[in-house]
Amino acid sequence: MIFLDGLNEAQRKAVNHHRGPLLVVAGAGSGKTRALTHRIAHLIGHHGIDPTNILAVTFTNKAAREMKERLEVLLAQNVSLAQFGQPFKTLPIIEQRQLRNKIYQEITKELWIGTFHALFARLLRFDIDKLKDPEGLSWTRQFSIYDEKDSQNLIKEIVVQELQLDPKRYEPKKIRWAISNAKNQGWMPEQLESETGDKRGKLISEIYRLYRRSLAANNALDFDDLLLFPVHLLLQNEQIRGYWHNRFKHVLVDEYQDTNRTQYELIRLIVTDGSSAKGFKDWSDRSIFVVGDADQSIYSFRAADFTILMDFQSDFGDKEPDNLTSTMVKLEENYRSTSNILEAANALITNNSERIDKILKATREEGELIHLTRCDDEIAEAEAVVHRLRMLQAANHNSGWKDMTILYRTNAQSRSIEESLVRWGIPYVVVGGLRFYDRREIKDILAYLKVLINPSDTVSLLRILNVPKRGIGKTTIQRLSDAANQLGITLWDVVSDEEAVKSLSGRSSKGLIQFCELISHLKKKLHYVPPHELIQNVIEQSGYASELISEATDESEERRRNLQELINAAIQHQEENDETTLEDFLASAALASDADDKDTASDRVTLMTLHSSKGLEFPIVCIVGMEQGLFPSYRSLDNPSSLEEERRLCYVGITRAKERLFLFHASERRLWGGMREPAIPSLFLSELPETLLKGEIPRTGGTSLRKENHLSRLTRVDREEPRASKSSSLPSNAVRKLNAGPSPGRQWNVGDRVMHSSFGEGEITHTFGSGQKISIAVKFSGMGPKILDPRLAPIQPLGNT
DNA sequence: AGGAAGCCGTCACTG
DNA sequence: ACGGCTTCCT
Repeated sequence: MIFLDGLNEAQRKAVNHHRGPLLVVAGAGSGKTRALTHRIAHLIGHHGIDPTNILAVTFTNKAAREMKERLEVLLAQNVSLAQFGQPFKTLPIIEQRQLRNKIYQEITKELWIGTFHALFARLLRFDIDKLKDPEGLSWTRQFSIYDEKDSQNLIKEIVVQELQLDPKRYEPKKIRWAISNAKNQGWMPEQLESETGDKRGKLISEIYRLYRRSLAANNALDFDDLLLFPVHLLLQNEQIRGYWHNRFKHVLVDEYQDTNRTQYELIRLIVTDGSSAKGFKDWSDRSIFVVGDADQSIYSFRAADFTILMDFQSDFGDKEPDNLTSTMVKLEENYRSTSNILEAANALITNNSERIDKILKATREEGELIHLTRCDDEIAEAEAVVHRLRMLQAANHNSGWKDMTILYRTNAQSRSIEESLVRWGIPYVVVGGLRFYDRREIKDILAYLKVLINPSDTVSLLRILNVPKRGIGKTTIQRLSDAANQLGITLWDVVSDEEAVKSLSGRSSKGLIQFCELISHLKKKLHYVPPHELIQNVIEQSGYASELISEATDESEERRRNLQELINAAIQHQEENDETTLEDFLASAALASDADDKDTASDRVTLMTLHSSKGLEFPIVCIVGMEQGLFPSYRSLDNPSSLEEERRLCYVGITRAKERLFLFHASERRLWGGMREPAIPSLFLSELPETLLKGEIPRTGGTSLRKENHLSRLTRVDREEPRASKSSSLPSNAVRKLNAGPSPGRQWNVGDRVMHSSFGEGEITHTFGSGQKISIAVKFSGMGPKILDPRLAPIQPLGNT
């Protein structure tokens, strides 16, 4: 059976799993994607499961695409061997193509593989009109999906227009964030109100209530609704729930450690048909198969909860010890990284307390040591990274730019690095900046399409009413909106009524009537013209194209190219999903992430956040900004569980590396345009075994402070070639031992005075944590309190006053 | 009605 | 230092 070929024992056990619950604890680089893909192929090819009975949840759209791709290859290989008795690759090209197409038509096309958001947006397209809302709100199947910006605009309108509050005091962004949190907990406005007692909380609940009404009036959903609405629908409608329960008999979830309660509910409702997970026993024709690694849970900020993973067995299993039930498989062999890299990652993560015990075993050679570089500031750091990459590229012809990645904690850090890359003419790509679908011209054209499908979508209508210019100004729009509000009808109802338009706006009525003609003309084409052609029509007939042409600037040229790219995207979407609709295309545009459409083929260095790097691997990985307050983030310094999440993030970063790992930190950094701030090496650096490190290892503690600063200035940026590694400037272990680690017997108490090498004298105002891992807050004169790790900070006790 | 100029906040991670 | 937004001017 080819689906089991080349797998290790644990992987084989996972792939062979047929019915019932199974948790696959899969460490970094242990072949979990392989296990998932092979299992789906095995279900279909071996157990004869109908592809329509499978639901597979991936973490990104890109992962979904790749999984389908791999599945096609696997299944084609299987058919090829069975029918023709030879490997797929040896078939004539034409037969290869025919076979691939057959597999697509009969199998992969039928599979529901995608992110939670994409899959459940699709489910809602079937049944959203049957949703019973407690307030009697309703939506139709033509609903729009609002991105974060659209949602914030809606909230801003509520704050300013309806409540007449100051949007600076009540920032739409923060309110949206609070509402999003509530939705992720599964709370409606009433529940949010009862959870938060204070005045502001009450107001936010009220805005939440108005925001929901506003979304309904626009026939629109935000990202959170895409998960929350299906939960309500499945809870309240037995018939619909029964349908999806019977349809999806085999459910697979990747990155299970990063699911939140709402997502868990969706899975539970489908798998158990509404009964409790513990109470569900009939596994005769179904399975739930989840894959994850608690050590890689890095999304608590959007309510991900890895205890869902930790509880999986007691939840879906029967609480027997595992060797009796076989509801867990551990993949512990790492095929990705050298053993040095792996050992460092293992050492780091043992500092966390909340874990499933798991040791990642190396299968590869020792490899190079991990290289540490200390730099003066963020500019020197950028130069040092770029220098390092240039050396690697020059020294090793096997390393192209595409083998290298630079990872950082925050997006803002990319700027200085980009400047250096540009200066040295190194090709690079930034993942996670401005999404393609967030560009102004793209959003404009998509807004036209949304209005065509969903005339209630006032946010989109307002966006395009005067784009391109039609002489419809602010006052006209205000008048029309007021009329719509007073009459309780949509803006479109007013705009499309010629009489109303004429009476309300003498001067701009011409432009408005022209606009309505355009829309009704395009609407006629909606159902018999393919999406890409309709997009083309919108671009041309709206006058958007001619406006860009007459502008004739570099910028307008760029916009035209982007619009062409949009047409291409629609064509591609059609090719990949036949029988697709414009609604489908718009949904995929709304749910696309920046990482999804980056081409990985071209030879460029990749820049991204540590979060975005999840699931990827690179031969050469550089992590920059390894400093207290930056990574780990300052928000985590006084919160043990956040600090553990930061550590997991670091673990994720380290385990992306296959061959070489380079860590950088600066001794001074300019933070958000303000003044330069001295920076202290990251706690995580001190948690890596020194035997695995080379380069300038930050020595910590108070005693040899002056000497250290002197030394670091002399050896600031390492300009050695990689091959000169044997002569690295590793300080003697004796010295490091003396200075690093907990100072035995040293107590830090509130009220103690300390001397800091850069900040001068200060007083401890708070202590956090206990035992060896403590942080202290120190008030120095002339600045706010500083949170420091006494093991790392260059401080000396002065005794208390 | 529409453009230009200055102003202000912003920097956590994301589908 | 950046871009989006307000405000002012025509």
